[in-house]
Amino acid sequence: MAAADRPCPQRRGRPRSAAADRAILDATRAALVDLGWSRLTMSEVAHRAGVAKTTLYRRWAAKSELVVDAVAVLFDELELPDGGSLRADVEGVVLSFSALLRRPETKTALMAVLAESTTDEALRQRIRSAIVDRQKRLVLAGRARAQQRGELPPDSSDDGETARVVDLIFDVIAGAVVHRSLVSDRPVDRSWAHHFTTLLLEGLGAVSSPSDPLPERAAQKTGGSV
Amino acid sequence: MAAADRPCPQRRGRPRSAAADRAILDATRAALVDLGWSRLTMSEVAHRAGVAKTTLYRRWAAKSELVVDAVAVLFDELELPDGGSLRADVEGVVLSFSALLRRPETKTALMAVLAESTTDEALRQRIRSAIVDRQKRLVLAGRARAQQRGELPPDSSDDGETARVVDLIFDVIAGAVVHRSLVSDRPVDRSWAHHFTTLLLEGLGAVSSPSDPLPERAAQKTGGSV
DNA sequence: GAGTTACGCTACGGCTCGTAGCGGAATGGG
DNA sequence: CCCATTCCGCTACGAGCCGTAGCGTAACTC
Repeated sequence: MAAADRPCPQRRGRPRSAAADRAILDATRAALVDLGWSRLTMSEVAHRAGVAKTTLYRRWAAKSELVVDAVAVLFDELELPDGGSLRADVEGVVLSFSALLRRPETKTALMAVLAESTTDEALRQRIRSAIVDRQKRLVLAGRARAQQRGELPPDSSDDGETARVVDLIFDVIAGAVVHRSLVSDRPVDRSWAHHFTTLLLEGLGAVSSPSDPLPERAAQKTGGSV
Repeated sequence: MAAADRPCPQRRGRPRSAAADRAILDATRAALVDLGWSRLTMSEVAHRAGVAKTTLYRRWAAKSELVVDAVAVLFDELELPDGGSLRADVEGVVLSFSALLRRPETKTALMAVLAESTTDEALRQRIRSAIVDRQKRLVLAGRARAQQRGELPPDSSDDGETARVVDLIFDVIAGAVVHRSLVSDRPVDRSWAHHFTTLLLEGLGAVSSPSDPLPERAAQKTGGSV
């Protein structure tokens, strides 16, 4: 729906302005930063985008759908550069994901849209397809690399079993980072990423024992806020 | 603030009606189930509670604060019965927490209030003190029991180190359950709880290997939706 | 009884919502 | 070229909620 509700790329008559689309989505993100979710109004977005309010309603039926589309593209920035080991890959994705969540428009939009989705099944599906499910590629990539390195056993013959494991890992990583940064409201820095990765890789006993040193590092490419 | 903004339990003049307090909070939860967050209005709550709108504004300045108070009490229901092992305790808290999140008023309110809090520092603190931080008692209790049983090493001499570990475990458990049930929108059933606990206790290698049997059980008291 | 505080009720200006109707602009088909 | 079609910006509208103020009354303390 939304920007995708044009069956033919060109039917007849005047085409929709692609520039208006971009202006609207940019204005939505900017307004989200300044105002937050509850004070964000369609009128304000239209005004900032230099667009009539009616144009906005012609493309998005609700504020929540507009915001999903405005924010979804930000999540596609996530990458998983090969860190050389499973531990490095996990720490890398944790830090880059948390950097994304640190941006005001991202965290505000994500939480608000999830809240709306608890009473709106269509919106829930829209979020999953536009944002959440697409990020499982990161887990799949990291897992495949680790298996190539011999750090993890190869896939089970049962595809359902494999999918379940991927979903589990995804929920644990994404959930922990979101909870740490947005609920507990504490920084996801290099130290936290290290301890979390130790817990994920080796289990509860490893982080409980008083021997989990955080190695000193000089280079820092993911921009953690240590 | 809110219901706690009475310095003296009885100052002078007519006291605030405790019945009105209960009626308002009950009406808030009920309206939240029927309408969701965005369509929930102060007028509607006042009408359902049989209370004047002005009475409502005398006690809560904003919708978000009202909802925090209305929902906070639900989280105090969480208990941690001794399951006899660390694994049983973790699975127990995962299942009871997910049962709480399955209630419409809980999930709607929690996500909406967290969304609002991303642009409201005071609200963020209110949520932490009224809801989040109080539940760390569950981690502390489970950890102490496991240490008594010898399943985990005793506390480090460094108190800061201990607090960091407790916070980490809390974020991982709560975050994973919230993400699984509210974002991925898939059931937290007995099977998921089992695999998650395996991952938490033994690390990634344990769930990736094709040997993590789910023991059959007859009794089922937490209502997993398998 | 006097003083104080909470209550229900009504009314208000201000804002946003989502829609309708208009004239005009941009495209494709005959 | 001209027409049909579709989009655009603009204005206006009834509706609903917001948060506050003012009033008379009820409940409780000293």
